[in-house]
Amino acid sequence: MENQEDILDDVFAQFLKGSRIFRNREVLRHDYVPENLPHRKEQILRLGEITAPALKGSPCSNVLIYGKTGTGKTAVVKFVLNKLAQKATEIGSPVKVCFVNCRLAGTEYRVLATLCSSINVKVPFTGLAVGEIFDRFKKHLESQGIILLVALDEIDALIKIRGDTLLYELTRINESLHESKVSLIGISNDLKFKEFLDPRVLSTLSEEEIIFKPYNADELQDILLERAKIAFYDGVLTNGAIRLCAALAAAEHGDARRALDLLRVAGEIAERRGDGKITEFHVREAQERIEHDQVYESIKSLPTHSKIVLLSVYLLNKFDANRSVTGDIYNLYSELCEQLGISPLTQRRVSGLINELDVMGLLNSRLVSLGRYGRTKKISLGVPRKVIVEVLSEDERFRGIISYKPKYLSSSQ
DNA sequence: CGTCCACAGGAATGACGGGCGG
DNA sequence: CCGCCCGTCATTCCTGTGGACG
Repeated sequence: MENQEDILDDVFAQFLKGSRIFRNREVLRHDYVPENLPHRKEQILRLGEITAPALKGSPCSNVLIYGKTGTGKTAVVKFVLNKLAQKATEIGSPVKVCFVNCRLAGTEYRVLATLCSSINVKVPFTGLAVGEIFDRFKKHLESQGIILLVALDEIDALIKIRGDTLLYELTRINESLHESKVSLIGISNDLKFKEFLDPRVLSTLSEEEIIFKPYNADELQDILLERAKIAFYDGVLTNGAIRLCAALAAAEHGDARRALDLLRVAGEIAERRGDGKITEFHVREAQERIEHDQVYESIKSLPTHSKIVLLSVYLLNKFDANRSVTGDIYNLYSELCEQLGISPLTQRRVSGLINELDVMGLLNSRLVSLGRYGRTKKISLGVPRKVIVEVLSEDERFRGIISYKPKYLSSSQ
């Protein structure tokens, strides 16, 4: 016990002493909006032109913004809206802006509640019908006579879960407003999400469209350099490290978030090791750790039966890799279920689970035909074995069974 | 050249649990 | 607060299929 406290004391002491690596770790978080957004000038200008009419009190076009994660959509929108709001107060223009993350809000109700609070309308956390909230929102909006710019971030998440009714109402709201106007800025990670939308909603919402392309390695490097100046003390970050971060993230959809994560974790690793500089070595370690953590988390959050399926594949690969096909996996899976005192699912369902694990990348499956001997799937692990052992041995139900020797393998053939 | 293996994977239906409207 | 409805997970039943074997 004292031992643990000692360790904790060390951690605190280390922390209080201050870092020799980080000057300001905050700027590497991906929700940080920097003063300067490299390689997004075009998009900033475009959005600026679209929203500028609001300053003169006229409504502006609705905009739909697309792009994969980590392409700077959220940062650009926040940046432009901030500037716009600033300018509006400066010249006394009746513009208000509101930024909502639809996925975090989760429900239509909470999105509307956020909109209400942005125009200083108090609504209860819960208890009112969605329609009621909407009416209040409309009433107060009308009485204030303003131009409201609403940014709906991760709008695809809301549509997929809740449907497009809220969006439909919002796109039509201007028809019943005279003194005020609402303009929408939709932000989506998913390029295909248009298909989920009612065509009427789509045409109203996408009067303008802005597309954000992934960053290439050079652009990522500029972004990293910009932040690194603030984040790290001078001379801490080597050129090689920054170049590697950019290259690795560029290979992965040009995701700036990934690049920033790599840089931050690399810094943390260097710090913990007591190294004075961040090098390629630390970046590679960081890459490994981020990947490991992602795999670890995805396995850990798996439902029990999927874990058992995964364990079956693991064991089968260990003992007899060329029998790692659906039928054998199902037999072993059933055997493990019996050992665990759990009733097994049907083969149909397990086949579905295998597919789910396949798309998650935890398994690799390949359809093979053995002619006279049927058609099946060859299945192998998509992740290091040690991660599976690591996760499953934390669950005491599985602890005794990880090194289980399958009965039926030794009995048949 | 047809057969038939060992599954794949679609469709319909049922069990369950949680949220929402009245 | 209760009943209803909806989404998710699972089962049942089913049709489809590439190719070695006889």
